[in-house]
Amino acid sequence: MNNRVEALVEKLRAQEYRITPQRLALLELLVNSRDHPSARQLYDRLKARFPTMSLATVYKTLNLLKDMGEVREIGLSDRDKHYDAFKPFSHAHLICTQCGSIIDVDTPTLQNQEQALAQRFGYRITGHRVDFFGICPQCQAKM
Amino acid sequence: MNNRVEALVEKLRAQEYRITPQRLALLELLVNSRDHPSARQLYDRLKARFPTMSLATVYKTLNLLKDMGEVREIGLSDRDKHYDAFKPFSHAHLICTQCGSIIDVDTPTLQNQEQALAQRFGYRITGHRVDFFGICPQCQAKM
DNA sequence: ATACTTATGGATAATGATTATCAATAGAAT
DNA sequence: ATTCTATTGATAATCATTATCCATAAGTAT
Repeated sequence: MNNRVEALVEKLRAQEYRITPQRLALLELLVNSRDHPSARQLYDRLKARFPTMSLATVYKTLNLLKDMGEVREIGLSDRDKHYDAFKPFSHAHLICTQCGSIIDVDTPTLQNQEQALAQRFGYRITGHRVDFFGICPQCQAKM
Repeated sequence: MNNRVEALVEKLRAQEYRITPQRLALLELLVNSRDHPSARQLYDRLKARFPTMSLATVYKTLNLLKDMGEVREIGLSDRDKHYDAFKPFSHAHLICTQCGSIIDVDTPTLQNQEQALAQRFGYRITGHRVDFFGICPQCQAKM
């Protein structure tokens, strides 16, 4: 069905990870979520189909994908972490500090910046993140 | 002594906040720390001068300064939060994902980006953050 | 299919950072 | 010095995330 899901399944298989129904469901949910859900949100949505599912399972697979570089954590305002399954991670986020909603936005790439930093500080750069903070129109209206 | 510390004290006074020895010490420490310490690190450094100081006090003042927009949280790799007392917050961070060290770096301003986003999405933009992730030379050497 | 090996799931306890609570104390202003 | 009340310090509570451990199921070979 979904190309990205298949690619993830392949990658997992290639590394001897097993494809369980729970994992597959999480992959599909992640890939099809445009709102950057948190672990708990994913868990809540999954419980409908897998009533016995454990929150720990969500975390385990999420961390697995994170280590494989297929998912990115977004540290929004506070509290819990949210996840972004898009690839490549070239887009920035516009985050409402009131309600926590997240919009994907395009920004000019900072690729050349990365190269400059690698050169100057000797770092091996693995990525970057750009977040804009503000108040969305809906929350502005409530004030 | 320090201009920035005085300015913070003034600002606190203007808002009817009290200047206690603990607060003053924390302000000075914050302003003079170039390594973006965490709440616990600040607490540890303060304990020498204030053996009875509580970790809660550090958090309370830190949150106060954050709400006043004088301190910024940096969500680095994982675990705890670190704090940046520089102003204005125009600089980006170069974060080592192995050891957690943070370097301040200059990047071209994204001011025009902010305007474009405000226009396009109706957000009232309050700020942005740019973080580069990588592995520092020291940690590379250990691998 | 069957058997075998071992990663994974589920339940739950543990961890650790941050926040809330509250009585005692100490700024600040008169 | 007195009064008012924000702040401190100690500690309990909260909450997200991680660790533990055993039963089970995925994958593979027979």
